[in-house]
Amino acid sequence: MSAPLDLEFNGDRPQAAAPARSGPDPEDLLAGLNPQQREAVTHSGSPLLVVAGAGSGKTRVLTSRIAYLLAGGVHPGQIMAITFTNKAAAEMKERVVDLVGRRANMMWVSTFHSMCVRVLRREAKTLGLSSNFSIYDADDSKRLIGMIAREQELDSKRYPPKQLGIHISNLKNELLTPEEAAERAGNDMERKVAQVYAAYRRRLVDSNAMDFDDLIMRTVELLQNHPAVAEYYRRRFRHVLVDEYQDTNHAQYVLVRELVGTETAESGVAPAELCVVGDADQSIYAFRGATIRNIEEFERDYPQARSIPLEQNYRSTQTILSAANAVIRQNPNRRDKRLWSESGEGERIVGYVADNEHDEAAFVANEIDSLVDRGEATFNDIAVFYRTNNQSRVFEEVFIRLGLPYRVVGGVRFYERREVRDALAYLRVLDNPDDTVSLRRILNVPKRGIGDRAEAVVAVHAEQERISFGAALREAAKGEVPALATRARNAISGFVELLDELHAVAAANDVAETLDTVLERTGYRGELEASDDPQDATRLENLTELITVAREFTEATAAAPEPADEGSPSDAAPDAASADAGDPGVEDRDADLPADDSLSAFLERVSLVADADSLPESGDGVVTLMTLHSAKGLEFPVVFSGGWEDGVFPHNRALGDTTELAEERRLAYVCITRARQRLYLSRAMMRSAWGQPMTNPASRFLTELPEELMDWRRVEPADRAAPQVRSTWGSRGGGADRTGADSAQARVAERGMRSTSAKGWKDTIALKLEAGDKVTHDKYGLGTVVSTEGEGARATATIDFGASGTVKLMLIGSVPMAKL
DNA sequence: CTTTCACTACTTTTT
DNA sequence: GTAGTGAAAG
Repeated sequence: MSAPLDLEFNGDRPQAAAPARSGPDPEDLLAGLNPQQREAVTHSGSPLLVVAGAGSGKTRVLTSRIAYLLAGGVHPGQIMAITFTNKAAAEMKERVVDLVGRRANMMWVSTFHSMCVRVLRREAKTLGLSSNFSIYDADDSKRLIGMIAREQELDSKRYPPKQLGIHISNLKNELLTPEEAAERAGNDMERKVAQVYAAYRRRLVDSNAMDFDDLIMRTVELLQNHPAVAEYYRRRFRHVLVDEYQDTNHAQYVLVRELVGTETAESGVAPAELCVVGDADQSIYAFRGATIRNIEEFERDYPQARSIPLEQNYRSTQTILSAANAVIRQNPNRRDKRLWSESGEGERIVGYVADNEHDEAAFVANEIDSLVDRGEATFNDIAVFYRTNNQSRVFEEVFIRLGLPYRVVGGVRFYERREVRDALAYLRVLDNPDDTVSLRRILNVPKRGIGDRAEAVVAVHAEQERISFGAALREAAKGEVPALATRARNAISGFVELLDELHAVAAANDVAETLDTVLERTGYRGELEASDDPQDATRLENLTELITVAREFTEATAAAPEPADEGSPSDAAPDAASADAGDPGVEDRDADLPADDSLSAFLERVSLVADADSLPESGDGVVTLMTLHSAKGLEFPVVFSGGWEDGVFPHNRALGDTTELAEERRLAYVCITRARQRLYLSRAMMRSAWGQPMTNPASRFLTELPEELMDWRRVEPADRAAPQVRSTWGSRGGGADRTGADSAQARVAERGMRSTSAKGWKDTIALKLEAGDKVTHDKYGLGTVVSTEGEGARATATIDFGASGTVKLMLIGSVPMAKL
């Protein structure tokens, strides 16, 4: 198989029948579908929930369903399909085009966010907004919140901008206004959050900007407060499809509901047909506000709803599926679902217990090497997953040493790099002079003698005069701000002149040309070129890359000029199911671009495309390294996953919280179900964390795997598995059966978890230590506790073992150590 | 205003 | 181990 990275390609593989290319015959579209898939494709008349287990061919169902609708006479302009990633959207569109031809381009297939931007730009007038608003990502948003927090003189230790940002984001995801947040605030933090939120929202409007959460929330407000607009969209979109429904948050849930409309809608527009696809077991973004409730209670939300489970898996061996089922079964309150496969038992799952993370990586690397040597896999077929990005380093080290080709997905992404953001900030200021965050970002980058002091003076002036920061800056340049030192004033004058000059350049040139001039005239490029820091060379490359991106964008836009959109509901008659039904041969290319302004369009594109390039194209001949989160939606013939240790995976922060633990377990489920033929799970007994060595017990998820599915290549050495336990958390038996011992320990841990509040930890599991205590450890000998950190499941102690060094140890589970 | 040095604080992150 | 911040010195 040459395409391990194709998104959810599953359903196609065993059923090789090529889809009909022309004149889609509904029957052809159903060929090769199993009965459940077929039903999901053809169902009509009520809302539909497709519960799509991993690898069950959900993308195929979605695309076939769209094609089936089109074959049945639905106009493409009446279809809206929503995904979470641009990649998924692009793929869905491409596959529908394959099935029904180019008229599929008239559908709206986009992410939640692009879809909202498209609506908001079109309806900007209605909202009293300018349609070239900037889109703030998490970083911009954090900066703005930071500015506000500083102005409000909040202690940045007690109220870190990041924390405030998370809270505000959560409020927006719940569609709560600052006023509502203030009413509900029950503690100090919440009151401060509400206060900052209010200012933040004002400042976003002043900056003519929206953050990601606003895009959704504002669209919801638009639809709720402007019935004519809502009716327009409801008339237009008669079919709404939502992918990855388990990842929707409350705001997105309401958005979908508003788009679809209800029976009781006064306008008399019948609700659109809704089809959502998701798998509660693959919800791994609850920490971003996603709520499984939306999928779990779909039938309650839509009483007429039909629910169709897809349980046949076309991806993995039965062994892999049994393992996945066994793990996910441990989650409470879940609707049982059993994946099954016709592709046979396959290989057992290989388990490996390494002494430390280096040994673990070496095992993985050697195994990859021999698999490829034996011709059982190509590098392309292989992926290595880990819980957190920093785990990639040790794998990279070994891979480099052994000369294995690899590619790391994720980490610091292209559009998050400082130099890229700086460059884009210049463009944003040129596009939207009110964009305060971008303006203040580049104010003194590269250094031009406008320091914090001067910036603060200008900010205060802006506040006093109730003008934008940009306007205040111009007044400062003209000497109208007396508090400003002459030096600073001159520096600001120079900067304003520079901006004016660049503005003229932007007006007369394309984006790539403008960008190039910006880098030249600001001295940004010169500074990097003059530097001897090797990092700066990389930065230059990234900027060159950004110019290339801009050039390609311009060319693509020029090649496919924007046809005028069909206008906004404000000026078009709302009798519009047929509004764009004319000329079915014309492509609806306005997809994500405002027609007029290529700079705005470019900025929108880069704001909403996370990084489409981060996933390597297949055929590179490289092993792919990524986090478990990035792995969702992908599949590989061979999967390695390391760090299966309590404290690493499940992550430390999740150990004490059943909700978070359930999410970690879903992550384990996602991990296992990525593998098609072979799966390797490993753990290390000792691992350096934050520069300090740390011992970790086996992941409880490992112990949930049925023994008969496992092929343990190496287990915990006997001398360490049979400790003389003399402490309060109970004995561990003889340790003859090592994995058995592990599961005993996991069970103890689990039990302790549930009794946290009732009984506390004291004598059940954790070793209770405090600084100054003397301990004896089976391996390190005598030691003195230097400090302790965390509570309950998170409890660790830093212990000085003298000659054996200082070690940080977890106190939960089977610590081969006792207090003296 | 800029540089430097020490201090801290660390998940995951589709848009 | 490192990146990002904050205070003090240049």
